Amino acid sequence: MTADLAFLEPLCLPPRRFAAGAALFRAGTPSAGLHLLLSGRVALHRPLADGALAVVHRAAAVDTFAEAAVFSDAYHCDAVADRAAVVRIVPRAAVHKALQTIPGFAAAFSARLAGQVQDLRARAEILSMRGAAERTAAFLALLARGGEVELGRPVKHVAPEIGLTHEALYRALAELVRRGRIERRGRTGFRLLPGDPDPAAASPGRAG
Amino acid sequence: MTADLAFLEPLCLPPRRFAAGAALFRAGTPSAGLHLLLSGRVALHRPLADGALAVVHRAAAVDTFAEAAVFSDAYHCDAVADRAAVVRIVPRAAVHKALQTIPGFAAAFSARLAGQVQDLRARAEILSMRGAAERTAAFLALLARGGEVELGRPVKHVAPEIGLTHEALYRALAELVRRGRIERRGRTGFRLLPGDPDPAAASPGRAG
DNA sequence: CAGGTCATATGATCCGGATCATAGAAGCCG
DNA sequence: CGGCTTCTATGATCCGGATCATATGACCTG
Repeated sequence: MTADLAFLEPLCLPPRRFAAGAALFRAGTPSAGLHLLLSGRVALHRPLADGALAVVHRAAAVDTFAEAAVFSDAYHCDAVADRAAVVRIVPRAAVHKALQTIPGFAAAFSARLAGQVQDLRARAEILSMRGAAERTAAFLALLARGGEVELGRPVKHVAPEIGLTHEALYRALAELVRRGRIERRGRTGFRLLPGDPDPAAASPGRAG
Repeated sequence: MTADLAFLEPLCLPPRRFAAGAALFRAGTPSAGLHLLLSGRVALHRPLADGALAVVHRAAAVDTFAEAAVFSDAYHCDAVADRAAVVRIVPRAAVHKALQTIPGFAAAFSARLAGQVQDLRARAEILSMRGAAERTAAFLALLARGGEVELGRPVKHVAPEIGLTHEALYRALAELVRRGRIERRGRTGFRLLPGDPDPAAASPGRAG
């Protein structure tokens, strides 16, 4: 996951800093290339017809994002810094050249994209589930590492990502606690309880 | 989009035929590699907790699918032939080798994956929309080529892909016709009408 | 052609989540 | 500390889509 980032180091443009809330780029703008997030957090989203925002992706340091922009002339969504962020750009031409010249880069880059495809499929699967509690449980199961989940941000913020209002999400979490499916760990932490008395539960995993 | 397919020709295993309804592979099975669909149609889906199926991807000849399986030891979803299909497999090792040795293949393969990422993001965006009519209109806009959409399959079948029941989809289409947003073109064809008297419309495009 | 199956509608009812409202708790800042 | 904003939480109401039911049309098949 970090091996390919080392490949990119020499190809990068100088680091750029963005304050929290600042836009890195906007949809429709000519695409510069692959983005390397060195610190902070960035959200990619698209404005919906009703004025709401569809969160398309979230990147946390250290990670890359806007991979798709490498093959596109313009960005297709907005990128905004959730927190103050430091970003380096790998120009499109450099990525294309690296794909053909740096051994192992193509495989690493493709693997990264394939991972995104699987994540997005898992997310689409969650979004097509009926029932707020099921969607919520599936989402937590997706993020869980060893039965533990730490959101690292207000519960409220994840509601739009699973197609719920924050009220519905609060209620769904309360219901899951009541049903003995999860335990709360502080404000943004959860523990998944394996004992499922009701069979109406499933972990979506990564689809691919 | 077909250039990379030519690269793959010599690497393929012999063609295999599948009858309509037959399973090409199942989730959990060890992954063989990239699949090349020469004719017919294949659906990738995952079973949901309630017994329903989440359609994860659809491939129509000529196309590749299961790209992600190249980087994974096991399949993460089921593949079933919608119609009788002819498929050739490119073994995982061959794909990895091609990524490093065949000039242009890495870029083509990555571009294909990047396109899937954009499609999936657009789909996630649609699924997070409120309102059956909006979702339906956005879906049609996504498929439209020059204002025309030809589903090529029963309307009923697309309902699960946008998180609706077929009844809700029929009603949504009827409402869109009533509102003058679309025209029907035969049984599975539609024409998008640009004149939007109400501003509650948007075309999602491809997010990325 | 007759009979069966599936797609296309549309009506009636019910329910889950959106929406609106309220309120306490937690963090933040002058 | 006191005042402000944001998050968390829950109650009340409403509405859109799920669900159930029904009917016609299209298509396939013997």
